[in-house]
Amino acid sequence: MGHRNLGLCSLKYANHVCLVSVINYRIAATTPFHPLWRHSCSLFHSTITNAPPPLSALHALSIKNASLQTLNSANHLLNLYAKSNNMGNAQKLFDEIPQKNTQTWTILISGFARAGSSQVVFNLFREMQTKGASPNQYTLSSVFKCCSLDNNLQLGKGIHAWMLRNGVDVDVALGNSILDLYLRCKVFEYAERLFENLPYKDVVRIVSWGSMVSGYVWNGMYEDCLKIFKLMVRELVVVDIRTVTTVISACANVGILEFGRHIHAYIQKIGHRIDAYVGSSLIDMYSKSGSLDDAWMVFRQINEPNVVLWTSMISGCALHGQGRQAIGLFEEMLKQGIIPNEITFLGVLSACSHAGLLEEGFRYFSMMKDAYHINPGVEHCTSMVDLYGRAGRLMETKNFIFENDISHLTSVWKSFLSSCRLHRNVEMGKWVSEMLLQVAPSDPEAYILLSNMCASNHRWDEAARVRSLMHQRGVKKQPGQSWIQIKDQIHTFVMGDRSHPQDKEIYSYLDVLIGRLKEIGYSLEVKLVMQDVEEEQGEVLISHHSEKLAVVFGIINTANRSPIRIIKNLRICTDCHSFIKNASQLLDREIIVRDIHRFHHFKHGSCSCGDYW
DNA sequence: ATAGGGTTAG
Repeated sequence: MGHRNLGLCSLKYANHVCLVSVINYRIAATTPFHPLWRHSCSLFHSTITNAPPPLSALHALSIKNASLQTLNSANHLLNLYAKSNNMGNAQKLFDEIPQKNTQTWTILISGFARAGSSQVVFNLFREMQTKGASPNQYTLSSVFKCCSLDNNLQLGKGIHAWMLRNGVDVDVALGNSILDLYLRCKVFEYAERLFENLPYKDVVRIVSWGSMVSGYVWNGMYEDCLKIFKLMVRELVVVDIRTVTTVISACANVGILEFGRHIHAYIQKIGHRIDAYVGSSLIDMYSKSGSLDDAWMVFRQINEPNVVLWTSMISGCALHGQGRQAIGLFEEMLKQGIIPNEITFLGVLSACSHAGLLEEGFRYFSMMKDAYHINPGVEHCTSMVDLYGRAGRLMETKNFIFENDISHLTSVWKSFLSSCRLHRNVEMGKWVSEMLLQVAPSDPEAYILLSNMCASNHRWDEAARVRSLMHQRGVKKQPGQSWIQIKDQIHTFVMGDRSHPQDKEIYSYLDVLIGRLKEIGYSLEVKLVMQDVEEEQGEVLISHHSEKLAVVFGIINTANRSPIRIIKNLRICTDCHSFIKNASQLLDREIIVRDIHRFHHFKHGSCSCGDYW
C-alpha cells in the first residue's frame, strides 16, 4: 500500500471506514502475508478507484468460525459493498455471515433502500425481526424511506404506530424520514403534528423545515411553502441554502417576481455563495416570473456552471420565444465540453418550436438521437409535432405522429389542432379533432380548441355543436384566473370579478380603454371567443376576461411606462391577445403575460409570440 | 459502520 493510493484516497474516499476496514482485516489475518491482507488491499484500492472489488475477497474472509472481531470486519466490508452500490456482492457476503447483528441487517437494508428496492427492504425488515434482531433508528429510517418511495402509507403508519406503542425514541433524522412519507402521501395533519413534536434544539432540525418546505412544493401548496419560509426567517437566524433552493422553486411556480427578488436578496444578505443548484433555481424563477434579464444576470455570475444551469437558461430563453439565443447558448455549452441531457434537448427543441426554427429543430432532434444516443421521449416528440405544425408541414406532422407511436397523447393532438387552425386547414383539422376527442373526451381544452377552429373558419353551426357536445358530456371548463403582484400584495382576478375593492375604478377604466382601443382598430372578437365563456353572453363577458381585469388593474396601480406582469392559469384567448397588443401600443407600455404555455411580451402593438401560441 | 432536505422539462 503506497503513498500514491493513500493520496488518492484522501482525494476521493477519505473515508474513515476504508482505513478502519483495512486495519481490521489486517488484524484478522494470521500472518503478515496472509492472502486476506492482499485482498483487503485490492478491495481498498477498488474502493478508491470505484471499480467493483474482486469477489474472491469475500471468500478469502474465513468467517465461518467467526469471532466478534471478524463480524465487525464483515460488517465493514458489507458496508463498502453497499456504499458502492454493489448489492449483488453485498447480498452474497451477507448470506455468508452466520451471526448477523442489528448492524449487519441495517447495512444491507440501507443499501437496498438507497437502490430503491423497497420490496427487498420490506422482506429483510420482517425477516430480521423473526431472527431476533431488533431494528434501530437507522433501520427504521431506511424502511420509511422505502414506504415513501412506494407511496405505501399504510405500512409506514403501521410501523409508526408500533413505534409509539413501544416507546421507540424518534430522533430528528428518523423523524425526517417519517415526515417525508407523510408529506409525499399528502397527509399534512400527520406531518404537521410530527413536525411540531420533533426535538427542537437539534441542529439537523433544519432538515425538517426543509422537508416541510419541499413537501408543500411537491403538492403545489406554494402559499403554505412561502408562509413556512417566512416563519423560518423569523425564528431562525440563518435558513440553510438547500431549503432556500426549494423555496425559490416554489416562487418559480407562482411566478411572482417581487417575492423571488426578496429571496434572492436574502441569500445575498446571509452571504451564501450561489452554486449551480441555487443558480439554476434562480434562473428558473426569474424566467418564469417574466424577467429574462435577471435570469441572464444570475447565469453570468456562476463560476462553475453545470448542465442543469445551462439547461435552465436555455429553457428560460425558450419560454420567452428567444429561439436564437437558446441555440447560441446550446452551441456555447457544447463548445465548453458540457454534455447535454434529455432535458437540455427538450429546452432546445421547445425554443426552436416557439421561434419557428424548423431546420434547426430537426437538426437538434437528430443530434440528440445520433450523437448523444438519447431516445426521444414523448415530450421531445410533442415538441417536434409543435415544430412541424407551426411551420405548416401538416402531412409531415401526421406521419411523424404515427412513426413515433405518440398517437395516444392528448398534448400531441392539441398541438396539431392549433397548427391546423393557424394554417386554416379545416379538413385536416376535423380529422385531428376526431382523434383528439377519442383520446381526451373529458378535456375541456380539447373542445375549446375545436370550436375555436370551427369559429375561425366561420363554421358557426359546427362550433355550436361542439359546445353542446361538451355540455352533454358534462365537461366543465376550468375557470380562468389571472394574477398580478403590486408591492407585497397578490391580486387575483376571475372573469367578471366584482369582489375587488377597486372594482368600480377597474370597470370604468376598462370601458374607457376599450373605447379608445376601438378607435385604433381593435374590435372585440366576440364570435371567435364565445366558446371560452361557456355561455353565449355576448360582448360584456368577453370584455371582462380575467386577464383584461388584471391588465387594467396594473395600469391603474403602477407608474406610467413601467412594465406590467400578469400570470394566467390557462391559455390566453384570442381577444385578450389582441386587446393587450393594442393597449401596449396606445399606452406605450410593456405588458408581459405568462400563460399556461409560454410568455407573451407585448410591446408597441405586437407580441413576441408572433401570434402563435 | 448503518438513516434525513436542493436545481433544469411537462
